[in-house]
Amino acid sequence: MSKSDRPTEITTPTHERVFRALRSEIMHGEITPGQAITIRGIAETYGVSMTPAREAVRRLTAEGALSLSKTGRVSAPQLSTERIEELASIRALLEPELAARAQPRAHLALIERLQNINTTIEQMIVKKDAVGYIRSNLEFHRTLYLRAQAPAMLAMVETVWLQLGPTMSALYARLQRPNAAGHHRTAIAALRAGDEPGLKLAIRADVTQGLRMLGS
Amino acid sequence: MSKSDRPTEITTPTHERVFRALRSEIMHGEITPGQAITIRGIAETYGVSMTPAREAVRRLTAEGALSLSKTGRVSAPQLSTERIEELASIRALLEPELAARAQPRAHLALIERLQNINTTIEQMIVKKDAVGYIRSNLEFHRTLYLRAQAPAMLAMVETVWLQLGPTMSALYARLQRPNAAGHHRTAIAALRAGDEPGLKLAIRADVTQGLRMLGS
DNA sequence: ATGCGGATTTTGTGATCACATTTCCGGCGA
DNA sequence: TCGCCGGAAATGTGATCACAAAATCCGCAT
Repeated sequence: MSKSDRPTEITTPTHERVFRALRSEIMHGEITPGQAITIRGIAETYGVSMTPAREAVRRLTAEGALSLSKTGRVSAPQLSTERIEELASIRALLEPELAARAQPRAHLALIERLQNINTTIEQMIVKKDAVGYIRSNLEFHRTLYLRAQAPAMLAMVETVWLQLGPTMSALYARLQRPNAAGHHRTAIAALRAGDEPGLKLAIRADVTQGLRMLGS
Repeated sequence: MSKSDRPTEITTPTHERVFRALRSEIMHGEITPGQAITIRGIAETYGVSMTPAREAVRRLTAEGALSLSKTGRVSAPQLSTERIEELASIRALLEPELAARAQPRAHLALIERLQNINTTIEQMIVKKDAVGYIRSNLEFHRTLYLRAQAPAMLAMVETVWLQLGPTMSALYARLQRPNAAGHHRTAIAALRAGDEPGLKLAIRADVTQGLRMLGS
């Protein structure tokens, strides 16, 4: 079979599958800060051998999603207050830029989709579903930023989200009423009006809001 | 031996050693864009087995320092013009902030060290030593930013440097006279004068300068 | 009860192997 | 001369094993 050769179905490697699954769990706050992770545990959970589990852990630690103790033990990171503020600063620097770049390309269908996602966010808030809230909140931001056509910048921001994942879930758990939906509405209005400064401000406010109740 | 137990000398793992060595090579432009990398080749070069070599490669790819083809082949990335501009934008966003944060903590000894490094940079320029130029240029920035006490932000910037490494060396090779030393002098002067806006501007100009001659 | 010491289990690490696929290269035919 | 084909070499992938260090657990003495 040489001529009608189909492009040889590519099977995503095992370590890639494990990596994506773990990454999603961490980013969406399904892992508690400080929670111990073992390579053999991952391997058993996903029914694979140690090798791909180890590679997934390596990639995650390279992204700062997992932290290693001096002895090589793996765990979800426990972020210090300073670290959290720093990561929030990075978000505050990058995300308004991404939003501004997305603005000229944001057509009506996108804005409607953002509104739908925002409705979901509000539902998650009343349901007090922390994981669902984080997931849909990130989906809101990602949907907007994807229009920026800036994959490297988006990847960088996602890395920050990843590092904040476990902490965010623990943080929002004690959070009575996140105002994200409000900031999102402001952002959508600015998006509609073509108001770039307003959009950047709304995104910045949304990003740094979770930081404020940190002093409690 | 229970009481006088020394803290059990920790030996840095093999995969860590290989990772650091490779990372340094890539960041400093000792790898050509598109250059093929093989796991077995790395293993042989460093006299280790495939396992730690693979883990080092995984971490590097997670940082964007290496790129994988669909078939899993590893190579140094060939960045598109858009990607380069994007990475420069990230630098332009983060590095002025790092400089501004470092400013209040920058004492005289630091400024002198920066001047020394800048002298080295000028020597590298006249010697047309691309790798040496990149290395000392990054050392200049890192020395300044270390004072910012913002490890997460610095790590993020270093990731960008890493991604730009191979391209930078190929780029500066055809570059007649980098003006980095000049921008650095301006930055040092602003640092001395406590002129934060001037410092941020100088850093931004320095960071985006390499971008301009990209249209050639 | 409580702290301590040693045995036991757990865990990360590195090496090796087998396998499937891809890539490379040399030769053959149009 | 150019293109194609087939085998050989190279490469990534996943599994398994042995080993050392660390963490845990259990019983004992105070």
